[in-house]
Amino acid sequence: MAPHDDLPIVSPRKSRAVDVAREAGVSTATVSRSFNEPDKVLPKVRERVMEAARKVGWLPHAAGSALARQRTLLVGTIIPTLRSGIFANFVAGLQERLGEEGITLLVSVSGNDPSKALAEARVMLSRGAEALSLVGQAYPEELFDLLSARSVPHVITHEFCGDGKHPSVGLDNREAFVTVTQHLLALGHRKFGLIMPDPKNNNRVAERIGGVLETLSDHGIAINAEHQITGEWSPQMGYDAAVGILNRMPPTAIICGNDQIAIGVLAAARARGFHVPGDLSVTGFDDDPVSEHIFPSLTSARTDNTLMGSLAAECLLDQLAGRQAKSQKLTLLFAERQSTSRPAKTDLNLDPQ
Amino acid sequence: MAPHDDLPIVSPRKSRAVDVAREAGVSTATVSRSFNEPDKVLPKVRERVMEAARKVGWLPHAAGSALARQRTLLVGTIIPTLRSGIFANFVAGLQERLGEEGITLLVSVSGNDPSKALAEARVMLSRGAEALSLVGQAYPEELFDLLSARSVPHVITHEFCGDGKHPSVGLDNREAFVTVTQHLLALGHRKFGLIMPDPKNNNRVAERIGGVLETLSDHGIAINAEHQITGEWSPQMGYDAAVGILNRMPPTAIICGNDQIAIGVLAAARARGFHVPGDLSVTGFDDDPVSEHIFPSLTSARTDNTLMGSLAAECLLDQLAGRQAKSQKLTLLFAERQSTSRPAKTDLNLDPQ
DNA sequence: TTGTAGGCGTTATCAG
DNA sequence: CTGATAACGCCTACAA
Repeated sequence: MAPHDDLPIVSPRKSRAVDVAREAGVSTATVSRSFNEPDKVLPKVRERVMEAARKVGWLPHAAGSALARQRTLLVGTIIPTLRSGIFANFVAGLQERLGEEGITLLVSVSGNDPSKALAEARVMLSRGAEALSLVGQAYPEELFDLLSARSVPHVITHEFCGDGKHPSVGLDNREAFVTVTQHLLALGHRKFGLIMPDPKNNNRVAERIGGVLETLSDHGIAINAEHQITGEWSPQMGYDAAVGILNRMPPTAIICGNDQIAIGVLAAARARGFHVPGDLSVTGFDDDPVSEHIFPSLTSARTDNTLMGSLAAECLLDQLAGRQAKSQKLTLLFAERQSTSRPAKTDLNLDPQ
Repeated sequence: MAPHDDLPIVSPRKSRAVDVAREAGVSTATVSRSFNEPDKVLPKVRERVMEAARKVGWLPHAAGSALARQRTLLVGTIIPTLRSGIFANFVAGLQERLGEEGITLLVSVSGNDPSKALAEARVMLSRGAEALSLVGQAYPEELFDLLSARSVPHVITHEFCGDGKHPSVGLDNREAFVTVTQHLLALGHRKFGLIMPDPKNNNRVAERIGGVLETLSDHGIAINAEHQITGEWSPQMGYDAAVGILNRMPPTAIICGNDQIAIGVLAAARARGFHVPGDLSVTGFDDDPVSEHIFPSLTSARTDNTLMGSLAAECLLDQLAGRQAKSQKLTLLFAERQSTSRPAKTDLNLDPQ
């Protein structure tokens, strides 16, 4: 007999329920019950099982469990990006609430590409996701076909859909930017610039832009084409866009799609010698935690994204439990700060240079 | 015979490989091969299988597959929070790289609580995660026992561990803050404030603080206890801390644990009539995208967190493939901006009020 | 209260 | 190249 040939040399086969059962002198049924329905097992026996499980280092294997139970306790979310506080907070809220119910969240990123989103949805369903949370509803019809064919509960977020076609949790994007626009109109502004993220494949941004333009149009105001810029957003993009806008016939107010863009705009204004808010009012969106502390502090508006996440979780949990899904329209929190004021020269738009 | 009783009323049983097989007139083995080893199936047959799969709306079920294949294609990451660009970018980089290999990432959040982290690790192993990515190494020994007992590949991130106890991908946190401190020393500062996140359960922050204090100590400088503040960070926390620090015997430079804190400090300086950098130099960390565009722009330093994510993924993939894990020390990108300069009055610290 | 045994959906092996 | 069949690990009737 070779020395040590009764010792496992490498990677001893992972233990299974049957190993625990043997160790504890019970059946696998009792092992399973000890973990899943503790009350149905004699305390003394349960103790023995737990001890045995610890000893052999056993953890129940979710794949086997999922198969037998026909339940994965998995929920998926598809978001455009994680690189934005909006979605990071949303996912955090979603995960926190689902975690309380023992559900694991699958996160995937689509980059606003509808076909990527469809592919990710397939992966999630294949992994057994029992429900899906989707940002907006701009997806191939096939995605929703997939969901309804399997009757997979889902919720649309970051957008409140009044039509009730899908359960949704979010704000009214149009209304939000109507509010921002009206704030500036009320201050007396009549000449506007608009810098927004790319509305392509992003209905939420399209709605926001629509809200601004329509509100202005109601007041007989149109935005000069050169004063209306969209693109991949960043502070730098905001800076560049603003430099262009301020170059000739500058407006007295620039509405920005988010705070990052707006901070770039503030920098551009400074560089070009425009005083904010004296010469130029600027609004952001999303109310980044820093926006209150920069100079000038930034007028912005936001919705509670963590709350949106937990409400979306609640909505999915309701559906999974066979309850009615509740759609929720989130309120807008508007913060007026230093970056907006009455325009210095109400009707004239003189180049301050 | 009741009407329609041949029509499925609700939730027709989800289709399985056998349904596809029947529809295509082949065996389940061929269905499986068509999806997993297409080359081993006659193109014509494969076509038929794919068409049948589409027709019955079949997606392979990962749980069954995992059981049979003994492979879940799941990897887990445990991070302190998603509410920080650092970790959001890291996770994005990790996910992007793993996704290329068909691996799904499980994300969970521990809030810097070691026991929560241990619990999350258990969940992930139970779900069949084949490898784990962990932030730092401040975890109960039990966690690492768990991993080594099952020989689960893992990587430590956001910290470079020279000891080689675990594969790691990250920056040298001590060195990073030595760099920042030396920048200020070189400018002529001799009196410092320090505002950092809570170092409790966070060895990375502890290292950073150590780097600052040690470097100063090497120059015979100590930080007044009242000028040294830690806590749950936010711009507001930075503001409050700075107000306290500037109140009496203010330093000429304040080193901040991150840009969010630093932006609060800039606001406090402004409120108290301190000119930055004339009266006070301020440094941040992480180099938030807005830090370059605010006023005054913020001297900061960072590492590429997306890169760290993809390198961590690479490290895990190497181990999963039986290759040697490569630890990587990331470089620090230092950006000197407007918020730091020589102190106005080199040796005197006069209250500017 | 506990044990027995069949089945969850897929894949790997081996024979044809 | 394709098919039959035995796992994979667990749970849950049902029986004892």
